[in-house]
Amino acid sequence: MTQTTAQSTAQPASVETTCLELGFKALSDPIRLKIIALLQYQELCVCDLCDRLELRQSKLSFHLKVLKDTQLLRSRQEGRWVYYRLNLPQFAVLEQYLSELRRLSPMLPPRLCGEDEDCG
Amino acid sequence: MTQTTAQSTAQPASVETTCLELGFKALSDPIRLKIIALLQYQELCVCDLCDRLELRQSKLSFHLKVLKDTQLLRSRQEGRWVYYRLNLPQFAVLEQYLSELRRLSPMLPPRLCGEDEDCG
DNA sequence: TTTACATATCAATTAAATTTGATATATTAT
DNA sequence: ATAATATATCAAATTTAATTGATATGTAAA
Repeated sequence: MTQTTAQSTAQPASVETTCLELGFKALSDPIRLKIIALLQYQELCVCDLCDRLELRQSKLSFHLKVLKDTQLLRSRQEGRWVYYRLNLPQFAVLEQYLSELRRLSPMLPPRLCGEDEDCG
Repeated sequence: MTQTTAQSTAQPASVETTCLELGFKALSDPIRLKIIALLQYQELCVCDLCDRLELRQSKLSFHLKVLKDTQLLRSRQEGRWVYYRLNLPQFAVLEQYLSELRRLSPMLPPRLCGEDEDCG
């Protein structure tokens, strides 16, 4: 309970934690969320995405790589086009983390007004 | 389909997108995921968290603020202690985004091996 | 009422992510 | 072959986030 504890040497984060951390990081950008929204119903090639999002190609490519590296997207090449699509199982991994969290957490009593100054 | 589209002037991201973006960003850090794991079963005061995570107080305080600003945590003061706890409804917001995404996305055919050079 | 403790905040630094412009690679059309 | 298109990658610049050490604020114990 003291405050004098020092910082420990960096522990390697557990595998699961790293996977979640990277997945959530990939989702933490508005451009990447827009990419995902566009891919929700159909796969699209890079130039389609480029047009619809009005992004420069290298910028889009960077974000696609982030999403692909975390397995949230997959791609397939057809001729000179590369089509990207959602990889739903990886979204499920993140969703399951959140649902487990809620499932295992105790019901907290509803917050009574005035009970908590940090309210709001 | 051309590649010559210019970058548009930054559009304000939609409210929902911003909320999701910030929520996921808050989850995209190993320290913050550890905090959440500790709070999963019970609320804890800052000094408890400080001890268990072996973090400096100001560092922990920074991360608690990130989580609280995104509504993933709530706090309550009791004497000189401040107790933090999960705010499950906000986790549900993120979970629902992911589940809607999966619900609305078409079933994709299982990937046949060799179908895709970008495999793996 | 002075002291110790718990927590938050701040300015300065460090580190990490993003953007940009240029270039490279691969594919197809001519 | 040569040119044009689609995409990826890279180094440099920029922006954003995280860490650190110090200090401020509030609470309670002595």
